[in-house]
Amino acid sequence: MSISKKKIESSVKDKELIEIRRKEIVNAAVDLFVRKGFHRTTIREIAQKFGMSVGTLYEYIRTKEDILILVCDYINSTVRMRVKPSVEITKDSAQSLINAIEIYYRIIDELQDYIIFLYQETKSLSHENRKYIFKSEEDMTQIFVNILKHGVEQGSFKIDEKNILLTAHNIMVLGQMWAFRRWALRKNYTLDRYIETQSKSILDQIIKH
Amino acid sequence: MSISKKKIESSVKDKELIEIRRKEIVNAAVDLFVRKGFHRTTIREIAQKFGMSVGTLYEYIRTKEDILILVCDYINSTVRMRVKPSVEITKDSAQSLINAIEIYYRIIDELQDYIIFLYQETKSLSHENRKYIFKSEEDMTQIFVNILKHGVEQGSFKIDEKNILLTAHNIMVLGQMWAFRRWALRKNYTLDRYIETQSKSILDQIIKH
DNA sequence: AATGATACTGAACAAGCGTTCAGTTAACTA
DNA sequence: TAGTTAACTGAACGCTTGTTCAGTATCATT
Repeated sequence: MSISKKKIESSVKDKELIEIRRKEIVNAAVDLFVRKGFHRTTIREIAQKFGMSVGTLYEYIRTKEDILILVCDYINSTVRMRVKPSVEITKDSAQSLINAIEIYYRIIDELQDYIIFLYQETKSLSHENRKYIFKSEEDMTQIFVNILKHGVEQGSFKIDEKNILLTAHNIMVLGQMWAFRRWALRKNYTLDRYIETQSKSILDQIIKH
Repeated sequence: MSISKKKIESSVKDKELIEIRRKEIVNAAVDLFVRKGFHRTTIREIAQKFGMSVGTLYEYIRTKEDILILVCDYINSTVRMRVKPSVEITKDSAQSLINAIEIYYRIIDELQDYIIFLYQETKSLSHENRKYIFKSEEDMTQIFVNILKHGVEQGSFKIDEKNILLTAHNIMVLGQMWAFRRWALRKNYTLDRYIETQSKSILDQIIKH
């Protein structure tokens, strides 16, 4: 589920302790990163916030970017872990899709600051680490691809095979748009209305009449 | 059109020279910012790239953030100035919309690095300056709102009055998605195909049958 | 030619940053 | 209880950065 365990080295031997401390680090860092951005947040602030010395912090990571990896990874798996178990593919494909959209969009609303953070700070990662974040996003996309495919096989949806992936991306981006365009959308729409309208127009496109 | 003239102070008297030098600054900074990000780019690099000393640079701006404002403003007006004159509202509303979408999406493709930059670095601006960027984006949205409204009045489109704005946002975000999801989309779609498919599904939603 | 204003220069400054490491504390082992 | 290892501390290091300012060059005006 998480990439961090294997990738990031630590000078501490006790594996369990590493887990505990890294959770503390991530908890402290997420807040600061989201509020102030990665570059404006200092190691000292993070250390102070989770109540340990700078030296100790460096026993569990190698560089500041390691913390960014941990945080991005944490945000991604939080979203995924909350969406995946709630989504179910039932016989009624249209209803399955409506449900999945609603679940995903509500989580985005809840974690909107985190979503925006991912959009803005992914580029601060090295090329290799960025690929992991993209990979994680592709996993999410796959959830919607599966629902769409199932609906097509079942005869409820009518989507050109080649456009299934694109439709899945559209669904996700229109959800994330609720986060990164809130400055415009909040003035005119409620979340409920937003979900309803967007689901409807997505469904309209793909439903077999 | 541009916010920079009024807002940013300079110690140089010659207004014309300010224009010239600021264009040089923007030209140098845009490249560096887009490639390395705002925080990783230094004043020294910018000065060196446009061939002047750090001291001179500071005769035309007050802080580093001023350069970011100039650059964001430049990118925004570039996009707007290239879209606006090309868009025309004809009798055939559907065709007008298709044309506008194509123009906008092609410019996004061309300036994709710039679009992504705006997504990522807007947050580095102060609250007040960020509002200007949002304002500029709302102006762009208005272009599509107008086309949609015209189509509704004319009887070609069928959109709930309350959803016109949302539809305009959808059109824009689905275009920008081509830039910020290129890691996923480029593998599977060409720009031509992308434009065609997205226009079609947008039109399908709103066209009166 | 002298004066003054304007534009330019880049070394110097001060502050902040990520990172390290010599030393302390705590816990376990023999 | 002495000794060894593991975890922790935070002052210190070295580097980078945005910004300034004392001084230079250029040029129009008298």
